[in-house]
Amino acid sequence: MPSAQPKQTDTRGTILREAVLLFAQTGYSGVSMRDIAGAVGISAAALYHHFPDKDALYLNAVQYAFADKAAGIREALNTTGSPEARFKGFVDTLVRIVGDDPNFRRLLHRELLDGDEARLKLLATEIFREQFEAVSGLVEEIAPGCDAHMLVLSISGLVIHHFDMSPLRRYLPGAKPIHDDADYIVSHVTELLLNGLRDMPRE
Amino acid sequence: MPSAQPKQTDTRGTILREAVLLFAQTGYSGVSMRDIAGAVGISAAALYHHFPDKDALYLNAVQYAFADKAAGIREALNTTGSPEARFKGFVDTLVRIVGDDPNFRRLLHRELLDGDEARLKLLATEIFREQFEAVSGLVEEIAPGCDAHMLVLSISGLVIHHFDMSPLRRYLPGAKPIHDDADYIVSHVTELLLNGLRDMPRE
DNA sequence: TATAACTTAACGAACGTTAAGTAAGGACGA
DNA sequence: TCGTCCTTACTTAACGTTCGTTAAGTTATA
Repeated sequence: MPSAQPKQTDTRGTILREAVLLFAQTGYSGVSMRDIAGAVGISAAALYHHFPDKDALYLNAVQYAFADKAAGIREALNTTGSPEARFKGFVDTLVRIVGDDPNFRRLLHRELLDGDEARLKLLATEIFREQFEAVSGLVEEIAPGCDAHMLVLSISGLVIHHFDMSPLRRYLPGAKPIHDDADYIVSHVTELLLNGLRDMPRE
Repeated sequence: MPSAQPKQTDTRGTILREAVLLFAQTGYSGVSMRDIAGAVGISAAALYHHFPDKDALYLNAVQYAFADKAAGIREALNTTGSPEARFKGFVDTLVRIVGDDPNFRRLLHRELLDGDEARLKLLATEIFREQFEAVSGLVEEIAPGCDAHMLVLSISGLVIHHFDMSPLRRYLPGAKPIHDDADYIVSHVTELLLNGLRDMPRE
């Protein structure tokens, strides 16, 4: 029995993809098993043929959503060039990943708000650790002896926050359409990080 | 009938305070009317004597939680001294506010995730706008002609993200206890913003 | 013919909400 | 000062709905 061959209908994968969408949009307790079943096109009872309960389905959905985000970052860090160029490439990749897939960012925030310790530990050690270490090394190249741990968090915070605040931002003073543009965010963040507030370019 | 006199028992205030705690912890759909009533010590039906429905109670709780956060920031910005000193004072105040009251930060994120457009607009224009403009002015003093709108968002993102990631941070490489210290975060953020990545101090 | 992948129907519990009743306290005319 | 009346602030009990989950039966495939 060739078990590795792709199945004709990948119901389990469809369930996970639809669940990721729904959980990212309205959170664990905002989504019912019937909601997920309806999105997939099966009955709610059929979900229990693939996952033992709602908790297990949610956990699998979160891992499914986060699993394939690492490859892009690893690639961006492995290129050659000056540390500054590689740094800008990393920020660029991070902006693309966070900007192109709002569900990734939303699920991360929901996990930070509601995830229990075991889930957060798994997320940190299994999914973020490798990329975190790679960026730490790059930061140490640019600023030897600095507190790389804090700096990597600062960098990710700068990028993520601009997308987090996007629904609120438009109602705050000085908002312009270009502020939502990925390239503009990349430039702003890299300038700020490499030069600091004082050497920011004039508009 | 002296309607302005303080009531003996402030049930409505107690409801709002308990509701803020619960909504911040587990979100709108994670909290039932019976949960809130139980925390207050009254029956669930009694809640409807003070608020027409769950939605109105939630909205009132969010406004109640955000209303009194503005005074501290305004004070920090109105002091005299060099722009750099006032800037550090602002970051310090922001770190205190976000660090001392986790519910404020959690509710903000839940609103960013789940709030509808009307609520977000109200939040931006009624609660954040004044402080946002004041910080914009300060940033323009330090870096004339810069994109103050983006910079203010970057500053708040730097501060908030360090607290957001605190449950995950401890499992990432290079984590130290001091990284949770408010003073350390203030120093890190101000150094990074004023000098950029390259001039960060050695450990 | 056995197994995987479903279905419909139903369970008990919890949900938001409402109806109806009650205890406390001040206002007010006699 | 008394009795009554109205309002406020609750109570218990229940409503219809939705929830996560399970039981039992059906269909297709190998």
